[in-house]
Amino acid sequence: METPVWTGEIADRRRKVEELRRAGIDPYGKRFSRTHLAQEIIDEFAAVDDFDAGEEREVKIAGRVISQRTHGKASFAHLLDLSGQIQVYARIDALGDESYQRFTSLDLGDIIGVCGTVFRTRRGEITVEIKEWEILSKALRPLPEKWHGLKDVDLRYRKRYLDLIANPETREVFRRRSAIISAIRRFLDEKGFLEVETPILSLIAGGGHARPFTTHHNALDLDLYLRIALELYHKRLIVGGLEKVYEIGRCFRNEGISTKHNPEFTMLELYQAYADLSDMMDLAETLLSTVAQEVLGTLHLEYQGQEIDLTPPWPRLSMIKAIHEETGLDWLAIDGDGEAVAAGEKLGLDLTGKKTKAQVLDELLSVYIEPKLTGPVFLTDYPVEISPLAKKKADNPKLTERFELFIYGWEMANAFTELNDPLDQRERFVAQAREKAQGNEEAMEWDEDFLVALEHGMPPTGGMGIGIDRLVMILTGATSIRDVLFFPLMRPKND
RNA sequence: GGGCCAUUAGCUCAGUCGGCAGAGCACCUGACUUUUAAUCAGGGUGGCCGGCGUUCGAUUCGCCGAUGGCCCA
Repeated sequence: METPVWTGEIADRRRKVEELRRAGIDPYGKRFSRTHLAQEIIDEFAAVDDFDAGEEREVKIAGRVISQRTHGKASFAHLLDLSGQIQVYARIDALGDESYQRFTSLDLGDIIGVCGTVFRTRRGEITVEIKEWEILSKALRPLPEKWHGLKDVDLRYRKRYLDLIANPETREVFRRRSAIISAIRRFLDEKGFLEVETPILSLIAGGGHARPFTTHHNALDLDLYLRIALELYHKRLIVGGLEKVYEIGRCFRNEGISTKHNPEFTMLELYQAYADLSDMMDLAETLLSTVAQEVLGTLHLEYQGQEIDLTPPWPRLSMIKAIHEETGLDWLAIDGDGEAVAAGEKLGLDLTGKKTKAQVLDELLSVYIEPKLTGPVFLTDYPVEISPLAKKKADNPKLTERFELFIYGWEMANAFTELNDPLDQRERFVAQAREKAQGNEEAMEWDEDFLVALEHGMPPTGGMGIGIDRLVMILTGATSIRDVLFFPLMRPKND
């Protein structure tokens, strides 16, 4: 790479950098002690009427210059900091010629530190009148337009820093994402869950149905996968006696990109010993309603014009019943892959490349059932063939003690009474291996080490996974997962 | 993977039925000591996502490609 050719405005700004240096000023200054954030000043002085009284009006603030209005011998600008923006006011008779001239030759995007006194302008805006100021960082490139902001979605994702400077809504989305995650942590910590970290690099990409990313460890000359789920390591920890664990961690799935899928995404998984599916339902209800209440202050959301009421309890819906109602099929009476495919084709499903009962069911659910689950609703009675890690129902071994929670037709959580019978688990892996042999690339990987762990005895356990990105989407109104990830994966641009 | 749409100045966008490329903001010069998308006077700093083709001439038409968006699978 080489230094770009500086033209136009960038050349102008570079000239200013040199001018500052010639004047003995470092355009990329040093630490600056602030007394306030912008919003703190506005809050603190909102009620003040008489700005003549008292000396405690002196403040120090720092931020990026995002607008500027010069009026000859007096000037206004707005500074943007973490908390928001505040106006500053400069007068030539207060600053002196040199400092004032330098102030008026600032460019939008420059970062300055200001020491001044708070007052209120004629139009009523809380403003800091500058006594002294210094440049902290000179911007060479112009900011996006101040009125329309940065709209180009491609640019917003690729240059998120500009999106964050220009668009307050973007800042709010990510602030809220952070609030959601810390509310979840607080909730689980208070309930005695231990936050754990488990390997991202693993020999076996287990615990979910997805194609993994592969990588390689040089020193061990070992092919490794990036994890697609957290489950199998967490259950080993339950075997080890940790009893209540959770992790909020990045998972990776080597699949297509859409408004709901990014190759790396964040999952919450939690496991609780001596608990079962009904405990997980309670936990899902209290966790999500607590988070919504803390972050949004309400349990009544609106997403894409649709009302969503998170007030517990949430309804339960048997998948088998729902399939029967929507299609007339008695899924439990269907025996074997051939019958399943025939039934699916009779319904007009597109089963290209799909050969097994599990794949047909998957398709059936996504076409007939899931879009109708505006929710929140717990979909239950998952057949054993698509639930290789869940315990069978005592009264019907074709079904498992499992639910998926749907909100706005999206799968938001997946939970089950964990399968702790090592012999049954071994048979499930055999069935998965058979799926894989039939060409289902998403069938689950055999994990002998996990089986050995189960053979040491795992207590009855309830477990749950929640997709954090989709939760954030619902709670922020975002329509694309890319809007809730700082740096979504983008194709490189070759220009 | 398929269809449709978009891509023009740093940003937000006009525009050319094929004939020297535009506005606002930003930036530069000047005026203005409480402005609020400040105002006023002056300055265009980019050649229209890339390649190939048609044409006297392509930013505009055609084909191929790139990136993004929406819809479908």
